[in-house]
Order: sequence, then C-alpha cells, then structure tokens
Amino acid sequence: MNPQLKQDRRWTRRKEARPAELMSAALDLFVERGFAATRLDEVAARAGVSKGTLYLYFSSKEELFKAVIRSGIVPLIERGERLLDEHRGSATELLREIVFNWWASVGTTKLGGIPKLMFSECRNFPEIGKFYYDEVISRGHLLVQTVLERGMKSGEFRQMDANYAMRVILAPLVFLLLWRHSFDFCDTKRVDPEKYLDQHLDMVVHGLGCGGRAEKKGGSPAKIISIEKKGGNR
Amino acid sequence: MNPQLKQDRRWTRRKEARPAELMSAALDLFVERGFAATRLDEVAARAGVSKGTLYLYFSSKEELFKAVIRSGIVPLIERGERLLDEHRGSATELLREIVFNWWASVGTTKLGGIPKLMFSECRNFPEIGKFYYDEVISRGHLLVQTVLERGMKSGEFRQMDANYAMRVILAPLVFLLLWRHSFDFCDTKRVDPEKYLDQHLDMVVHGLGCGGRAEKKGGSPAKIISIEKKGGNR
DNA sequence: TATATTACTGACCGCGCAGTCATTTATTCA
DNA sequence: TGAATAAATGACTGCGCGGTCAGTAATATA
Repeated sequence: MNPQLKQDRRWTRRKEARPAELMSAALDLFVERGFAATRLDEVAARAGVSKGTLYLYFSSKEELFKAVIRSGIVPLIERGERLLDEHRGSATELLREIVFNWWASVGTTKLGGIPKLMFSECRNFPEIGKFYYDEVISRGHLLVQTVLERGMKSGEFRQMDANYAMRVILAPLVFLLLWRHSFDFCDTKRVDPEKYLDQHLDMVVHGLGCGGRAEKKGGSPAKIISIEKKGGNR
Repeated sequence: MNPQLKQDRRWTRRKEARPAELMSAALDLFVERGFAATRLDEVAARAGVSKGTLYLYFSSKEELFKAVIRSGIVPLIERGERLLDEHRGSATELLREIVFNWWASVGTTKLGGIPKLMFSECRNFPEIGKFYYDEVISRGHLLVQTVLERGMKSGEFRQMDANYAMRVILAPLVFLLLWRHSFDFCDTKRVDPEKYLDQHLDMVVHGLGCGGRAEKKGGSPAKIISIEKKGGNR
C-alpha cells in the first residue's frame, strides 16, 4: 500500500494509519479463510508491514479480531437506528428502506463477510460473541421489532407476536449474506440478491398484511407485483 | 465406551464398531468446536481408542470429516424424497409435514450441527462443500421447489418464481439451526423452535396463498389462526 | 500350548505459526 | 549535524498438533 511517496526509504512512519490498514487487511483475510486459518504474517504483509509491527498495535490475534468486528460493524447499526427515528410514513415503506439500505451498505461491501465470520467463530470466542450479540444483533432485532409493532398499531399489519415475526423476517436476509459467503460459489443457479430480496419482501408484505391485500408503494428498486387471482386453475 | 465386558484386558478388538464410534465422536467435537479447533487426540479419546487407531480407519483429518458428513446426512435427504413421492393431499399439508419431519429428525438431534459446520468450513474445503451441495443442498432445494410447483399448478398457491420462493421459505428453517448452534447461547429471549416454525409457516401460507385466504388444515402441532380483518384501525 | 496374524498403542517427529525482542531505520528536536 | 526517541523490522523460539511407526497385546489357527 502506498509504496514510497518519498523515494527509496525502506519504510516510513505511519503511526496513525497502521491500525486501520491492519484491520482492513485482517477483515479481508478473516472473511476469506476464517479466523483460525488466517496467518498473522499474511495480515501484516497485506497491510504492507511486518508481523512485529502488527504486535505494536494489537496485543494478540484475538484482540485484532475484536477490533475488526468493533470498528466494522457498530457504525452500521447506529445508522439503522437513526433511520427509524427520522422516518415518517408507512411501516411497509420503512421496512423496505431498512432492508435495501442494509443490503447496499453491508451486503454489497466486504462488511458482508462479518456475519458469516461471527456465526462461525462465536462459539470459540464467547466473549466476542456476546459483544456482537449485544452491540449488533439485539439492537438490530429491536429495530425491526419496533417497525413491526408500529405497523401493527397502525393497522397496517395484522396482530402477531412481534418478536417471532421479526426473527422470521430477518432470517432470510441474514441467510442471504451467509449463503453468499459460503455455498454461493458452488450454486449452479446463482442467486440474484435483488430478486431474492424482492421475493422475500413480497411474501412478507402478503404475510403481514391485513386481509391479504398488499398496499403498493413506489420508491425502492423492488416492484410488488402481486399476481393474486390470475392463472389459478381450480 | 463399553469398558471391558471381558474383565481386565487393556483393550479389545472391535474392528467393525470403530469407524462408527470414531465418526460419532468426531461429529460431537466438530459441532462443538469446529473443524480446526478439534484435536484428533480428543476424538480418539472420546471414542475410547488411541490416535493411532484413528489412523487405521481414516487416512487424515479431512477424510474423517468427509466420512462424518457423508454418513450423517445423506440418509436424511433420501427420506424427504420418499415423502414427496408418497404424499397424496394438499401442497400446504406436504410442506408442513416436510418441515416438522425435518425438524424432528435433524433439528432436535446432533445432526443439527452439521449445517453450521458446513457453512463454516465449506470455503476451506471446497471439495467437501461441493459434495454437500450436490448431495444435500441441491436435492433439498429440488424437493421444496417441487412442492411449490405442485401447489402453483393446483391453484393452491399463487404464481411466482418457484426457485426464489423456495429459497426464501427454506432460509428461516436453516437459519434456525444455524442460530441454535451459534448465538442461541447468548440470546436473552430463548427461541422456542416450535413457535418459530409455526410463525414462519403461518406467514408462508399467507404469503403463498391465492387471494390472501389461507386454507385451514389440521394435522401438525401448528395452528393457523389468521386474524385477518380484525383490530384494523385505519 | 505354540505360532501366526492383526488390531491397537503411545512415544516420537517435524512443521507451521503465534508471539518476542535485539537491532535497524526513520523522524524529531536541540 | 548529531543526539534522542520512536516506529518498524525479521530472525528466532516454543509449542501444539497432525501424522508415523516400531512394538505390544489380543485373537485366530494349528
């Protein structure tokens, strides 16, 4: 990275930039190979430093892992929370917005690898798992659950257990991420994320709606085309 | 395991039983700690033999892994396929049956750990990943997709892309397993699997149904109580 | 009971990697 | 310019674990 702006020095001091560069390199490799299979020599090499330097900024492999998770993911959840606060409009709309926002900022970036990483490693590093649960998962859960409750109160959605509904709705979203970072490579029919999300939201809106009639809303790249009562032969 | 039926011999010959015992021990530990973190000494110890014996039956750690996956999971998918062939009745019913059957034979047994294991490791062992994809995932996909197509043809379900619908429906099921083998331990509100599955199937039936009216069917522990048109204030 | 066979053992080896530290090189300051 | 400081290096170490194999103890055979 950044090979000698100043001619031929073997290295330069960059105390400020190192941690971020190391974490970025670490995220790449953790996501690519998993925690155990990632060598610190490689992380250092990718960040353009030696392993010794890595230990100047992180006291162990596990600390590096923690730092990667912390810095990568926490800002995102905060953004979602802001969205909830500021939104005026239907719950359905808000749900769509959160989903497509999340996909844009997590799904399509390398941050998308973190959930897979966390699912794989949280049992081996319970402390980090707990941290992730508290700072990300439970807050994400609350976020979506609140949207559902809002929609139920307004009559937009039918009455149901908001906690379980939230879980069932969130599952396919997270699952999409996990899939893309695991089996996607051998999936013969590649999944088109947009189409998948559309299909999901379509079913959710049908499944949540009162009286089974989904309200149509523009805005997101998704189109809700419900083909109710049509080719039904019987 | 089986400590001296015959008095005080240091060990007995049990050529036939060893592989199964070793695989069982390996599954336990792989599921508990992941592939990388599992020590072959421990696997052997849990199976009541020495590490040398393990290598009499499996030529490497990776071969052991393969064997565990193969023997554990393939029989299950075959059972599902039989169910599809033999079933007479509505697609909704069949779907419920498959789901609750699957939960009973996979979700509640230690086999339930395999998906988590595979998601975690399939990138590190592409060969095994491919095997699992071909022998389990793609067959499971086809299974569910066929049910959906059947329901669409009969007019029970509305028209939609069966492949994507299948994925969206399957996701929360697999996700439930992954969850229980990862973050469940730090989930403050423990998830009740039955309730979760009910909620999911409820939403699926609403989301699939033509004209938004779900047909009620007895049979499974789940009750479809659609509270359509009720507390809607607005 | 003696001999042959083979399932099983456990001490051992070597490699690969997390983590260390004495040394070198860049930067700062007088 | 050179002395002081701090950033970065890379050779080194210890050890944990996958994998080996010469030896041992249980069974089969005669």
